Amino acid sequence: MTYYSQHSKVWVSVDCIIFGFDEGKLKILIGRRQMDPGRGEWSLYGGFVSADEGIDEAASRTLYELTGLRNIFMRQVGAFGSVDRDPGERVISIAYYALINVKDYDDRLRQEHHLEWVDVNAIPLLYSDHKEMVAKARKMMKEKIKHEPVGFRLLPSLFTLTQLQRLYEAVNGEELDKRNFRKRIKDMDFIEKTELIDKTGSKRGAYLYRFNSKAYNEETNFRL
Amino acid sequence: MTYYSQHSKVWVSVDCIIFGFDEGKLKILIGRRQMDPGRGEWSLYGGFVSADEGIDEAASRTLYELTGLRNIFMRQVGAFGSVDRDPGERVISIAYYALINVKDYDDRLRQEHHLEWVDVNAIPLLYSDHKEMVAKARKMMKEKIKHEPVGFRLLPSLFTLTQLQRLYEAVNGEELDKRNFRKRIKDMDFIEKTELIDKTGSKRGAYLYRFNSKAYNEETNFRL
DNA sequence: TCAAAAGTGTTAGATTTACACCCATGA
DNA sequence: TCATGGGTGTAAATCTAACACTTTTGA
Repeated sequence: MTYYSQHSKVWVSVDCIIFGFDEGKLKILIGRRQMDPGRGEWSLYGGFVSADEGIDEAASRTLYELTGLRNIFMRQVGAFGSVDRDPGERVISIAYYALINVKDYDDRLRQEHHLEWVDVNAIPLLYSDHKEMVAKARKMMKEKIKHEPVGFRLLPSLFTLTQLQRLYEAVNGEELDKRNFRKRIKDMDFIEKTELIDKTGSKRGAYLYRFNSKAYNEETNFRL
Repeated sequence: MTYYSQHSKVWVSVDCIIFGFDEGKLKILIGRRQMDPGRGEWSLYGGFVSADEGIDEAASRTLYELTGLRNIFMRQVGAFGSVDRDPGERVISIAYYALINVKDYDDRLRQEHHLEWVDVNAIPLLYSDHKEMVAKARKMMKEKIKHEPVGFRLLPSLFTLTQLQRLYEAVNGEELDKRNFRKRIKDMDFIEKTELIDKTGSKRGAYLYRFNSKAYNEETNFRL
């Protein structure tokens, strides 16, 4: 009998809080559970961690199944492991949040998985402890965006400053002053103005900006 | 065959990063592993999560085994789950950091568990991915202390401002200006000056302060 | 008497916040 | 022509950071 075998094993799953930004609102992807227990309840999308994959890999795989996208920005939210959190069996779940650009996401895949984009301010009752997971993910994401430019991951590769501002407002839950916001952005050399103009949002048209990751890395490397 | 049983189970453990503050240095409790695999390597103290306990409970229990103390301040650092992180078997581990006052800790218990207080700036090679765990715990703790008064948990219930400053310096890894530090502390109504004087640190003696958790809760409730 | 730690305010600079008007365009 | 969103600068207030000397006392 080994040192390990005197202890019991448990199921471990991953659950994904997938953030998207659409119609000026921060949204997450949730769906009605297709299986028991909890069939029909609103739930995050998740999956079990298998024996031969790391937990980050399990989360990536799950996100890939769902979106067809690789290399999605993703961070661990934490492990959730109350004894009775899952109504069926003892399952410990590790939550991850991910940021995707809604437009990159094939809507057919969304439908196949029976998922909906739901405004984070109008989330229905969720299965198990998923509400807590979402709350913690939002908090972490809010903290993250304060210190690192992750917002662009929720936007198309070209975006207007107004879109960016709406995104920050949605994440922070408060309105920002336009002039102060644009001043702050101007100080970030990794947000580049292009000569392109978007006319979908206004008659006059607004300059499109892009995130320059090279400039970002250089800037941050200097800080080290 | 249930929905669960098509998936495989894994062992789940908890590992504790126990911070203490002594001799003006931030330290953690680590010991030589007493079992295989990895016997003799420096390691965090941990234990397996059993079937009938939540992960937070498992961490509390582990901390209690080790210290004889209940209600230790503790936060989850995150789940670590690379496939091959444990050289023996597949084990997913959830790391927790804890803050204790070294003086509350019975040194006999420390010795029984073969543990040592080691300066966080002089940590030897550690077993498995424990180094990463410690790094993340330090980062989180540093962030925490910036926003919440957790520092007093590493100190005796009465402490001098110099002790408190040394603690902040040890956590942040940089020296602080004495006058600016004391100004900041003065603004915190929940750090109360007593009339007691500590003469162990200097000839002149320094006022002892205490943390008033009631004042802290009131203050933070107002902010909500 | 002197070494060692305790205690105490002020000022310059940097950062943050508040605030209002003109521009370009398509309908 | 006018309604709509795009774009721009300044000043006050707040916060942060730098800085030096006096006090007390035990050895």
